[in-house]
Formats: sequence, C-alpha cells, structure tokens
Amino acid sequence: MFKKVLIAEDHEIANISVQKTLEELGITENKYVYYCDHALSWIRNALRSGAPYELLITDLYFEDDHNEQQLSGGVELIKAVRELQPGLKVIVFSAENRPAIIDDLFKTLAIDGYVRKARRDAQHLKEALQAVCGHKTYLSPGLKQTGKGHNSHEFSSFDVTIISLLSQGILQKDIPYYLQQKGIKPSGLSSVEKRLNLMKEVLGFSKNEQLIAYCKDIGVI
Amino acid sequence: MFKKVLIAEDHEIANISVQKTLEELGITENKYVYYCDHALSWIRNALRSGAPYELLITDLYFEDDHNEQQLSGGVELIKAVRELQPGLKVIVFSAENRPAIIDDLFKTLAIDGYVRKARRDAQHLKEALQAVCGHKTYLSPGLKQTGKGHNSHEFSSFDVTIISLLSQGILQKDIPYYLQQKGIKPSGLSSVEKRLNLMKEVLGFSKNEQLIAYCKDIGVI
DNA sequence: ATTTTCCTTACGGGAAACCGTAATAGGATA
DNA sequence: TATCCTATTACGGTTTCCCGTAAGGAAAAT
Repeated sequence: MFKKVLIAEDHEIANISVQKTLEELGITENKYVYYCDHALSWIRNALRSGAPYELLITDLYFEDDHNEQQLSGGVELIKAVRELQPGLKVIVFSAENRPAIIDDLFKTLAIDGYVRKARRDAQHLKEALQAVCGHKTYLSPGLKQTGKGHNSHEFSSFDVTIISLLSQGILQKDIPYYLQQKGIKPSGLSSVEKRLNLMKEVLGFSKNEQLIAYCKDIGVI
Repeated sequence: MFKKVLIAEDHEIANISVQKTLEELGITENKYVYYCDHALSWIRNALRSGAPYELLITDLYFEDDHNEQQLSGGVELIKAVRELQPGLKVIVFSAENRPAIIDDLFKTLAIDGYVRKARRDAQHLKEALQAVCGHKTYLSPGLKQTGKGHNSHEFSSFDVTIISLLSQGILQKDIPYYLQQKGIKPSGLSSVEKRLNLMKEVLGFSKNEQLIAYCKDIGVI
C-alpha cells in the first residue's frame, strides 16, 4: 500500500473524511492541503528533498476565495504535476458525473483512478487505493466509460465549436463568418448544417435545443 | 448544547465528517442515516419512545439507488418532519448555493440553519450548532446577499415547462398543444413567445439555444 | 492529362421562428 | 349593465432555419 500521499481538497468536511479513510488503511504519512498551489509546492519540495509523494488525491473544482491562486483547479494541478513528476499516481475525487469530462481525465491526463462523491464514496475510495496501488486503474461503479452505445456520438472539435457558438447565441447563418475568423477549414453554411444534421440524426434529435441540452448534460460544452 | 441529533446524509464521506465534528463538540447520542425514509422513521420512533431528537441535520439532494424511497429529498423530509414534530430544530447541510432556493428553505420550511458545503464547512457547521442551540438562525457566510444581480431571472414553473419542452425537441409552434394537455392556463403560442422573449431580454440573450445552455448551467432543467 | 471520387460550397423553395399589431376574453369598478 | 383594464390569443410580414439538389474544387486513381 502507499505510504506517502498528498490530498488536495478544499472542502473541510471532505478533507477530514479522506484523512480518516486513509488512516484506516494504515497510510499515515500524509499531507492535506486546501489549495492547488499548495499541493504543487508540496510535491515540488518533496521531490527535491528526495522523498517524493507516491500518490495525489485531488478534487476537480476548487472555490475561489481571497487567496489568489495560479492553478484554477484539479485539471491544471494534474497538468503541472505531470511535468514535474510524471510517474506520480493520481486519483481524482470529485462530484463530477459527466462521462465526457471523466473520460477526458483518463485519456488526456492519464489519471489512475476516479472516485465520484456519491453514496458509497468512502468505500469506493478504499477500493481505488487498492487498485491503483496494484498499478491498475479504477473508476467508480455506475460511471460507464463513454462506450458509445447505438445512439451516441464522438464529438469532434469542429462539432464542439459549432455547438458552442450556437449556445452563445450566434445565428446559424453567421457561423461561417466566425469559423473563417478562427481559420477553421470547412466554413460553409452547408457544412455547418450538414454536421448539425449528422449529430442530431445519430442522437435521434430534431432540434438544436435538444442538442444543446444533451451536450450540457454530458459536459462537452 | 444538543445531546440527541439525527443526521441524514447519503454521501459516506460527508457523513463520516459530520459525525466526527459533532463528537468534537461533545454530542455523542447521534444517529447517522443514508436515506430520508430512514430519517423519518427514526424521528417517529424516538418521538413515540418519549426521547425525541433535538436536532436534524440533513442534506437537500439524495441520489436514487436500488432502494425505493418515499421521500425524494431533504425538502420533503423536512415537510414530513414538520407535521410530526414541529418543534424539531433543522439545519440543512448542502452544496446548494442558489440564494432563491436557500431563502425558500427559511421562509417556507422555517429551517433554523443553512451550512453550505464549501471551504470552511466543518467550522461553519460548528458555528451553526452553537447558534441554533441558542435559538438563533444561522446562514453560511458568503450567502447573505439575496439581491438578484442586474441580469438574473426567477424562473416560474411555466418558464421551466416551456424550456423543458424545447429541450426535448418539441417545436415551438406545437407547445400550445402540450400546455393544453397538461391544463396549464396560458397556452397560446403568443404567450409562449412573450414569455420566452421576456426571459431572453432579462438575461441578455437572443436565441433559445442560449437560454437552454444557461438553464442547464444553473440547474433549473 | 483525364476521369473518378469525395468533400465543400452555392442556390432555392418551403417550414418554422421572430416580432409588431390588432382583436378578443375575463375580471374589476362604478 | 356599461366601461375600463389587463391578459391572452390571433394574424401578417419578415427573417432565419431546414433540406434537397446541383455546382465547384482538390486529391487520388487510371
């Protein structure tokens, strides 16, 4: 089992329980911080002193307060950690439940475990620690990886751009202009329409409003 | 200080910490439950046995699982409790931060304290316990301004119905039919358009897609 | 170089949304 | 009852969206 673990979690209540949970597993050499910047400092200092951390447990979203922070949240913290200590194991512990976002954590940031704050989260956290310690990955039960069912769609960056513009109130007929501004290659109105139609057809939708709601739900925008 | 307290909180991690926090204040005769229905049962039984609870600490939102529940969440639990034991003190402990909803708890359900799950929540919970014990009300710091910003909008159930229908792909021109089905009073297409225009004007939006995205963000649909 | 193929763009007719205005209904007041 | 006031509904013109078809253009294949 791990011996030296760093926990980044801004909620005091959650922080206390993670602490207690780790102690129950015999993990005692821990540091608990409430800010992302502090987490990075401790990782950097531990690395310099020759006794690096073995595991980082972090939340995704940290609330702003009077203390100005460089790192805005868990994603930026993990990115910074990856440059500093690429081998550090990372478990994300958050209430986020949108598959697209969680999936992206595994793919882009190569995290080792994701535990969702939910009914049995303390138990799940223990299971995650066991799994990650054995160099396996862990995902909370009930969170299916975006295994694309019959009606799901892999959103390209082009798709996301179009949907974002729509959700910002840009008229569909004006989207080509914005695409040209950004130098995005297919910029014709027909291409935009074609892509929107494809997305809606795959997902069984008929209106843009449905598409926006769906994308908000799964977290692609 | 209180002696007999009931805690209803589905997240194991949060539940553990509340437990520890109460123990630090010397409150030892507590019961911790993970479902609203269980909470109501324990309150009812304690009342019958002549040793009623003095305080209920409850979350607002409970996640559904395989156990079918009568009470859907904290609001329904508090309503049921009010009929059973009107004098019971109630502290709500939730991540909810929308002033309109929190205000409604104090006004409609006459709760005694609201502690938001945030950075210093364990400390705030202790403060709330002190305050409510002294028959005062408590509200987490940083939530005191109920003044709605210049561009915000209080969504009526009519608004939510319209927006829900749109997000389900119903054509705007077909919404009157659905409103009549449900027996909702203003059902004309012009009334729908008027209401949509009002919402968009207040929020500074121009398209329905923006409105859908906004409502998803703030959680009204 | 020519043809084929695929992708992008352009065009046009019909449906829906948008927006201002007018007609109607229901309730309150006198 | 008559009148006023408000809210709801109905209507028409314009814009935007929707969708099928056709034209243009680049890359690959022959």
